[in-house]
Amino acid sequence: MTGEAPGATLDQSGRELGPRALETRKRLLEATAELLGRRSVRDVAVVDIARAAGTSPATFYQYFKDVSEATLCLAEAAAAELPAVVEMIDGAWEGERGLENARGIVDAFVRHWDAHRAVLLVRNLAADEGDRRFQRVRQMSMTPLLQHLGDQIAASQQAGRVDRALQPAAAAAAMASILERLAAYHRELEFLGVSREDLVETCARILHQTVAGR
Amino acid sequence: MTGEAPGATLDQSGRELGPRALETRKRLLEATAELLGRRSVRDVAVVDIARAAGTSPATFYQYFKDVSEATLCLAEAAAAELPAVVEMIDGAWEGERGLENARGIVDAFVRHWDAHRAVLLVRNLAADEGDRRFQRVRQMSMTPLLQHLGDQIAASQQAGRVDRALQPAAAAAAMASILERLAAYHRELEFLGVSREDLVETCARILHQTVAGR
DNA sequence: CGCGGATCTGATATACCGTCAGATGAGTCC
DNA sequence: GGACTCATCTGACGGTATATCAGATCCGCG
Repeated sequence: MTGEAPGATLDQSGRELGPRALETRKRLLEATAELLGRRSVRDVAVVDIARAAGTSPATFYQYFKDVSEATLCLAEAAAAELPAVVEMIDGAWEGERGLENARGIVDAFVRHWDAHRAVLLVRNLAADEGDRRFQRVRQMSMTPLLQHLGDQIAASQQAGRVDRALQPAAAAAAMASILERLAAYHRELEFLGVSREDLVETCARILHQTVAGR
Repeated sequence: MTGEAPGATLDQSGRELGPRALETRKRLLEATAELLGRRSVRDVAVVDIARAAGTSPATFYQYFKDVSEATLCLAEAAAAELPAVVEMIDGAWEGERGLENARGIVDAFVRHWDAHRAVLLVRNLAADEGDRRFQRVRQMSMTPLLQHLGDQIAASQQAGRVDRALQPAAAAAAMASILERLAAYHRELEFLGVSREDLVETCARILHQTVAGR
C-alpha cells in the first residue's frame, strides 16, 4: 500500500520512519488518491491533501517532495497488483478454453483499472510527458505482461497459427494498448451505447485472434 | 489555428476581436502549445504563457478563463486535421492493396499525434478525468473514425470475412485504441528495441486483419 | 518525574492567481 | 496635425498555495 521496497520507508531527509510517522504517511497517500479521484491533477494542491489527511502542509513535505512524488508511490502500489493478471497469460490459448482465458484477462485488467483509475491515468500522462520516474513504474508493471504476451505470440507463429509478418513485441504492445485505453475509456463508450459486456467480449476475441491465431 | 467556429472569435466578456487582439490571442495559443510540449501540464502557469507570448497575465485572462481553456482551443484546432485520415478508411480493404491502405492509416495517425502530441495527451487526460468539454472535442474527432471503421467491419461481417461475434463499434474502438496509445507511446517502445517500422507494420496488419478479416 | 529523540506545526518569504481601473495605442474626422 | 474615441493592454493588488525552518509537542523510558 505504501510503495516502499525492502526494509524501511524513508523521510524526505533520509531518516527511517517510526510507527506514528508511517501512519501519517499512509493517511497522506490515501488522501492523495481520494483527491485525485475527485478532481483533475492540476487542481490537487498540497494544502488540500494535508487538510484531507487532518494535518498540515509542512507535514506533507516531510514525506514527499511534491504531489507527483506521492502519486508515484501510489502508482508503485498499484503496480504490485498486476502479477495476478500476468499469470493468466501463461494459461491456455487454444480453442474455446483459450477464449475463456482471454475474457478473464480482459476482465481482470479492466477491474485493475477501475480500482486505480485516477492514479494510472496520471501515471500514464506523466510517463508520456517524459517523466523518467513514471516511465520506470509503467515499464515495471507492463514489461512482464508484454513479455509473456510476446512469447505466446511467438509460439503461435512457430506453430504456424499466426502470421510471421507480425513482430511479437509490437503485437503484444498493441494488445496492451487495447487493454489500457479501453480500460480507461469504457465508461464513455458505454455512454455511447456499447455495453461493457460487448466490449469485454470483443476485446477478448481480438486478443485471442491475435495471440492464438485462427 | 484558433479554434473558433463560424464568424468571430470572442473576448472573455463576449466582445468581438479586432486584428490586433487576434494576433495577441494567436501568440498566446502558440506559447501555450510550446510550453505544453516542454514541461508537464501541472507546471505550465499563466505567467509563463504570458511571458513567452511577450505580454502580461492580465492579457491572458482577457481571452481565456484559464490554461485549460486555451488547451481546449488547441485541441479543437488539432481535431480539424483528422478528416484526412477518416477518408482513408473508406478506401480499399481487400488483399495487398487493403494492407497498403492500412499502413497509410496507421502512419497518418501517428504523424497526427507526433504533430500535436502534448495537446492530445492533455486532451485525453482531461476527457478521461471527466471534463465534458474535452470529452466533446475528443468525441468530435474520434466519432467519424469509429463510425467509418465500424461500418467497414460490419460490411466484412456481411461478407462472411469477419467473425460475427465481434461487436463492430467495440472492435472499432479497440482499433482506435491501438492507434492512440501506440501513437502516444511509440518513442518509448523504440527505446525498448521495437522499431517504428515494425510498429507501423504490425499495427497495420492487426488493423487489416480485424477490419477486413482473413 | 523528567529526559531525549521522534514527529508535527506556526510563521514566513516567495510566487502565482484572477480582477480591476486606468494607461496606452491606433484609427478617424475635422 | 491635433483632438476624440474605441480597442487593447498592463500595473497594482488581495487572496491563496508553495516550500522551508526553527521551535513546539508528543511519547516511551529510565
